[in-house]
Amino acid sequence: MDTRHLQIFLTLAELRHFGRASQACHLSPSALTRTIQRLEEELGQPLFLRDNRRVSLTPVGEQFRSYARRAVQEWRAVRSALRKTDDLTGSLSIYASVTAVYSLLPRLLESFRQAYREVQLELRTGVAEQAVGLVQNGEIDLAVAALPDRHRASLQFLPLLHTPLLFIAPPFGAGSGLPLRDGLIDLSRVPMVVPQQGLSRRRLDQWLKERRILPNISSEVSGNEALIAMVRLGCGIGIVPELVLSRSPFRDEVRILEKAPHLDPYVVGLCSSKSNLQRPVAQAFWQLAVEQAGERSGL
Amino acid sequence: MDTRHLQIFLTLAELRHFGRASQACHLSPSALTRTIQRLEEELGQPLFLRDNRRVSLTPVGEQFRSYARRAVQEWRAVRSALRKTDDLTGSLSIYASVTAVYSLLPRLLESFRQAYREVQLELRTGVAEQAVGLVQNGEIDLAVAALPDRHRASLQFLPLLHTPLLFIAPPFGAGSGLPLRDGLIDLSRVPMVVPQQGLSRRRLDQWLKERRILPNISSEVSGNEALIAMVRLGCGIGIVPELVLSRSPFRDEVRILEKAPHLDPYVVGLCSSKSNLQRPVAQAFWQLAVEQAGERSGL
DNA sequence: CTCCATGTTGCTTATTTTGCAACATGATAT
DNA sequence: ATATCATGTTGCAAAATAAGCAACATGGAG
Repeated sequence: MDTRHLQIFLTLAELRHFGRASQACHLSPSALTRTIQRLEEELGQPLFLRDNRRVSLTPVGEQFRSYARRAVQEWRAVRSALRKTDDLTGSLSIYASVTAVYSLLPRLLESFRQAYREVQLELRTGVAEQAVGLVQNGEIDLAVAALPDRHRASLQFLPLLHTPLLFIAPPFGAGSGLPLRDGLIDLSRVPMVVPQQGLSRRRLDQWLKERRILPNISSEVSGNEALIAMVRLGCGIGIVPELVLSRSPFRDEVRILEKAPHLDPYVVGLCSSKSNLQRPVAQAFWQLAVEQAGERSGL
Repeated sequence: MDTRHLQIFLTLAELRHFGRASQACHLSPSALTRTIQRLEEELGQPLFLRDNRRVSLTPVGEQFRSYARRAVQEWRAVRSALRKTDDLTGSLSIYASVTAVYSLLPRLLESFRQAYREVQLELRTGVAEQAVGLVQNGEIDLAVAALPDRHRASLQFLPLLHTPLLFIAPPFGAGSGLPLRDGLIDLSRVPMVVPQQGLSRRRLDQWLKERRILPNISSEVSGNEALIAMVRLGCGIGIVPELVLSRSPFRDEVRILEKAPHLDPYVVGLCSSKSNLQRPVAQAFWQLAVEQAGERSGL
């Protein structure tokens, strides 16, 4: 039994999804499938139930999981205890959007700090849109930000957190005095405050394009926080990730619209270049993120 | 980290000898060397000190050894706990010489029994000379007996125990009234009781041939026990493994000759065919024997 | 009923591990 | 001192193992 295989098993057990797990392990789906098959063959028992829609652990799988956790942990322990040239040393630069800094970065940084005390961490915040570029040109090692829908092959992405995109409106005129169309708010008539760019803008544009609707854009802003402020002032309705709204000081001064279009959720995740992920430090951070993602979804 | 590599490491740690360890693992010496090298590279530290005469563990190696023991043991535990088709089931037939039955088989059988309760053990005793033949034609799985000096490639041997070959003489005539030559007993003149065949006979023949001595053979017997009896009766001097003599009821009725030729020690060990060692049951027994061999030498 | 998401299988390619033979090294014997 | 032996290590080719790609199942959702 190889700890690498246990690691892979653990990732799949966390994510419960072959495709995503294989990405997280930097493997092709077929390689993952086969690794699991070998494990199952070794034990003569299935570890996962695949019902072609969801993946779940069998009872045997659960037991094996607790063994795997222990085994991997113990291996890491001796290794770091006995290793002379501790390669988990050096520095790691992380770029994060404001959203990320407040939502999932705290836990992530905390546990990384605890596990790898020697690593010099450097944290930069900024707007999500820059993240990919900075990773790509090697200015930073990892980015935690809203993920683009598509990306180059040289980059790796790991979705960590989904949060719905909410339509919000100013609080006044308590009745929902907004024009409707097909039971939903008519976006061609209601004035909107939209971000200049970013994931929520792309989501909106896509939705509008599919329905050939021309929006009534009253103003374009940069940054989710700014958008909330504008909506509060009455400039129009806007779109914001629930995660951001819930942390905003204005959260009680805007109204969440129920009869709004349903957009795909806002995805925050980890991004790095494949070349960077060769570095053990980056790998360690990545692995930690995978584990935390699993814990969260397991709740 | 792969448990197989840990297993190999443990074997070398027990035997402290690359050549023998590689045999015990059914590997070529180079493969063993490289496995250890990879381990050492992984930790960035040497695990063994090779001073071209003896092999020993470094302090780091000792620490790693305790980890390896635990890891292998835990892996075996989950595996046997979760495995549905417990392949360590079935039967194992063992052939043993009388010497073996009394010397190292008890401990070996006891721990095997304890570890693999499900396995049906079948034990046959007989003369050592038959052992190899029975293994070769597949009548039995394993033999514990005196080992031949050379053997076919299809067979595997694992030396477990060395015991010196002693020259013994009848007790009467308390003075060592035997003719000498070059300070040793002159075997061309003293009557001898020798086994018809077997390891001690081969050792004797070889010794005589090297020195071009024609022995004075008074009688040939079959079996070490018979030989002791004949010597006691005064038929001549004889050769017997210390191990056998020490358990003989006649041990105080014969005299051990000091001024005797020095023969290579009598070697008792495990023998099996390579094809048989594919079976997990046989492998388990073999591995157990390796471990016990290490413990003994470690004393 | 088609399309989509998702896991699996066939086959080729890449990586890792093994074995053989030659080599290095240091001790023992002559 | 020199030959010889025992023993571990290295170069290189072969074998085994794992990975990736593309095509294929399978079961929902639109």
